Amino acid sequence: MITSEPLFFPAKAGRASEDVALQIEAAIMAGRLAPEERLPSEREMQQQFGTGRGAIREALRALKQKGLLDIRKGVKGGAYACKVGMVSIGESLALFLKQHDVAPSALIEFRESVDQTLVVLAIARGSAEAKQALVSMAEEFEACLRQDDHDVDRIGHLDRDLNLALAGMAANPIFEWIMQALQRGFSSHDYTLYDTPVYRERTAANWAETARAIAENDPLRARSLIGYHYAILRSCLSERAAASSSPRVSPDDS
Amino acid sequence: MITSEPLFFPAKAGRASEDVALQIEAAIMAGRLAPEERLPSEREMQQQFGTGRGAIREALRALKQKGLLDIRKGVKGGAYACKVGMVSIGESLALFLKQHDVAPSALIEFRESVDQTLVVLAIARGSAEAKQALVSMAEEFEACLRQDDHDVDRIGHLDRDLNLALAGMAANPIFEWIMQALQRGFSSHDYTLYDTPVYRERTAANWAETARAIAENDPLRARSLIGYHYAILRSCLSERAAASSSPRVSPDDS
DNA sequence: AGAGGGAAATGGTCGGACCATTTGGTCCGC
DNA sequence: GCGGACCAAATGGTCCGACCATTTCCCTCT
Repeated sequence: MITSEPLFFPAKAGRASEDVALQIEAAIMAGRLAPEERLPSEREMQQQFGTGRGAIREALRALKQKGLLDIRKGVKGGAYACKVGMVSIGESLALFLKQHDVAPSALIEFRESVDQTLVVLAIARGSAEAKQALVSMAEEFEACLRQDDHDVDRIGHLDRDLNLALAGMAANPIFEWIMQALQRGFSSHDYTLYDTPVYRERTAANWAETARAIAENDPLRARSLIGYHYAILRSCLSERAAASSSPRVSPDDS
Repeated sequence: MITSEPLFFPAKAGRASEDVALQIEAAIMAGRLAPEERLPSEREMQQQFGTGRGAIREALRALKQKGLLDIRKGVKGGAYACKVGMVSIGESLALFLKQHDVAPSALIEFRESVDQTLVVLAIARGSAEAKQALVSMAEEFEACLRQDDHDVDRIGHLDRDLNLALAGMAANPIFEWIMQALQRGFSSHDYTLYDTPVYRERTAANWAETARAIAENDPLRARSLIGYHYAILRSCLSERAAASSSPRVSPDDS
């Protein structure tokens, strides 16, 4: 049997490209197309679907944007089915946050709520090695924040890794995903806050202590420290808001 | 001045369509294209970008999938910029959940965490009218669950509205969004659970009491009731899991 | 004045052609 | 015999021109 099933029906319903996209998506979701499996070439599908090549290409473009396909050029190229990663959701969230310009306080509120849960889950389910690794990362973060050389990129990266490591310890993909998504929507606002010396100092110490509390399986203390972390963040934020509403020294008056 | 700025540059960089998509997206995100504002027609953009119409169409298709555009036919049709709604994120999440078949317990865990925060925020920030409306909805839900006529659609709809109303009272768009997204990824698993009589009865009573606790500004009691809600859900779930692992009566053996 | 129809604008589709990239093999020279 | 350079095929990426379907608006006819 060369082809047990036609796999695709020659379908047209006004919006041919949408119909094609739906059929391919259905095939992927139903498992008829395994991840990393290659779809027929555009010119083959053009005949299978009984439609023009443009419609096929538009369908593929939509599915690629959706994160369901990976498209490569050249011979051995083509459309490959793939599992949708957390990146696509993160992008959607980032767009949403930017367009609706959600107040930073709303993000902080949500993140605090998540972190409060995350920390107890991490204590309950994280391995001893993971907890120790978290402590190491937090100490590295602390060292990085304390040195005068403000490597903003590295700080942001470490902060991100720290949060993701914590989320990973919870052993719940939803939390991991939401953290990934929030990092993408958050970074644009946030990392300039590390410029404030007092915030930098306190945050460094707080992260390290939080990690230690987790390693020592002290959930209440860890939660308390998380609360303090966000208290710092909030005060720093309101300070900045006050500063920008009555600016004595403009940052750039050319 | 007919066109103060060209708005789009004739750009080609190997992947012309991606370049086009990036430029349009940038224009939207920068506010150069207000929501509900109409983009030039495909044939006009074809000239502005100095590219073929196919590339334009593929770019538009991708942006539409991303939720940034709304495309209509006919004269006065064309591509209209629009704010990305919570639906697109919800779709991404639903895909993710389906493909990675996340355990229902993970979803329950996350939702419980969110609800615990939601309930105190709703008490703190919800208006008296909103709280009363929540009580009314919960009582309607209760009545609906108690009558023998199992209108599954209506039950699902009421459950969804109840959760969304609660999320809306928190006055934090992030919570509202996450609830919307979860509803989409959740419904497929969940609503069959209302078939179990004992779960239906307890849930009805619990929701009503939770709403009353919120209306009476009793956060601790409300949290406690939320916890009970998920305790019920968990026991019901484990019961079903046990039943399906040793099925005495198969649901459909044709 | 009202209703109907047709013109125009626009997205949706098709077919063919050509270009760019990647792969793999093949051929030539050493 | 081996290695590197070159070429052919497969495939996505793009362009062009044409036509169809849908929607809106206006014009004409009654």
